[in-house]
Amino acid sequence: MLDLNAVRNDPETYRAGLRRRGEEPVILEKLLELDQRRRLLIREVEELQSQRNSLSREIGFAKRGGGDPAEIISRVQEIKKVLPEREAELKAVASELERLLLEIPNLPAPEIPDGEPRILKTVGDTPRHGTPHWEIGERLGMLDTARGVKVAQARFYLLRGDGAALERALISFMLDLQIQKRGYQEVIPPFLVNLDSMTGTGQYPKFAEDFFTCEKDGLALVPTAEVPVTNLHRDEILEELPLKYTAWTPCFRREAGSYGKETRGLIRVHQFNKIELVRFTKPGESDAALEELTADAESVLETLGLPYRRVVLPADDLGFSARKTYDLEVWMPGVERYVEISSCSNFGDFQARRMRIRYRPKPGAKPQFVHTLNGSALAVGRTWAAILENGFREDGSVEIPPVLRPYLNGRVRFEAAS
RNA sequence: GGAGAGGUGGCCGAGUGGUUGAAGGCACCGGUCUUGAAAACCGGCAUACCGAAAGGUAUCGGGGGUUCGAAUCCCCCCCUCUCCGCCA
Repeated sequence: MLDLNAVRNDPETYRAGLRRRGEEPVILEKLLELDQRRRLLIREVEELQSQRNSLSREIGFAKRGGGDPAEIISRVQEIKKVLPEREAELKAVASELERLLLEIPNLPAPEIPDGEPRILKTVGDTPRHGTPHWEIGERLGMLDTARGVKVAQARFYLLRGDGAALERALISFMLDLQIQKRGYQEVIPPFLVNLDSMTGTGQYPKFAEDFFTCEKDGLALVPTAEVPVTNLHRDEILEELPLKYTAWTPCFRREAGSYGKETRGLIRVHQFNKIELVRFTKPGESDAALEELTADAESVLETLGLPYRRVVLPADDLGFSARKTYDLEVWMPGVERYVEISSCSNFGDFQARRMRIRYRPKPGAKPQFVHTLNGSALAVGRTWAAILENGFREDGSVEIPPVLRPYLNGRVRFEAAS
């Protein structure tokens, strides 16, 4: 959520920012117009309320003094003819303003590019030819797409035997790395959240089509651990900063509008596992925290020995709540391209404002909004796929990255059962 | 699912229709005292909005209603706790 005061004081900066994002800045004109109407109405309403309150007080005094308040009461009645109308009007304008404010995206950070994503670094070899992970997975008995579809729907899949073991090994490995080497605290949050939480991180109301809901319970399946973990501290004044959390959760996404795209394999599915990193920092510290957090995510790719690159997203490619985002893309020889495997973002105070997460700069000082950040470390399904494609050998087996072997009973490769 | 209790400020906790934004305590901030600290004592201490300011308005889980006036009365919803039932 943008700071309405800041928009009012410096609309040009916000217009320019929205334009960089490819948004129509007209929405700001509407916002400012509503804001002005609202403030006018507030003055009217409060003036009437003030009159009503003082007259009511007089009635109290008159009654206690044994006087007859009938005349004053009739004056209050006059006010009560107009007040409710104005109040209703104010309420309508205020809620329209609130709705609008919740649907305006964050401003991009000044230093990020316009146009194309900029590649910041590339690590590892990128062989041109390979076999798609779904073929390897099916052949080795690790992946069963057909039965996933039978049990649920298209874009669901089933892992079996070594496939399930690899998934579980990846989850443990990734968590252990962040907990032991990078100082994160693990949490296991609820996988269903309420709409206040979805609103807090920015998925709701604008992107309600993108996640699954349990209508009659008022709950939604988490599309990312970002939602429950960032909302941990909704409506709180934090005593200690920075905070660093990591969490494994399944992620559920409707992928509405992606019909026909990437229908094979695990790249785009309705349910996948992910390890998430979430940070809360003081305002001045979030830029450095994003660099650190992205390096934390990269450390997973590096220790697994997977080829990848880091790109910084251009302004018109940013997610709704983000002000700056680095994507990590893993090389997948089977599909012969880089595939996004992590997205690390700084949200500034955009989410904190929605969630009212604050801290006190000094004891007794006025609370300020914190900054929030998060990133995947990593998307487990896509990592699973990358390991199969990058570890695939001539003899049909898949070599297991050395760091994962302790999580797989010391095994060195996956082979077809004889 | 059944029965009951309850949701008040950063926290605990008074308050059942009229200067109550809300007693008291804790925490916190400033001061006195002290070599320093603690203790004690004195003072301060909610948030948001409107306003140049003076000041005003709103907020006692959320929404609606009664009333000249609601933290207090009525209705609906949400949440928490206790007991019973069921259950991994």
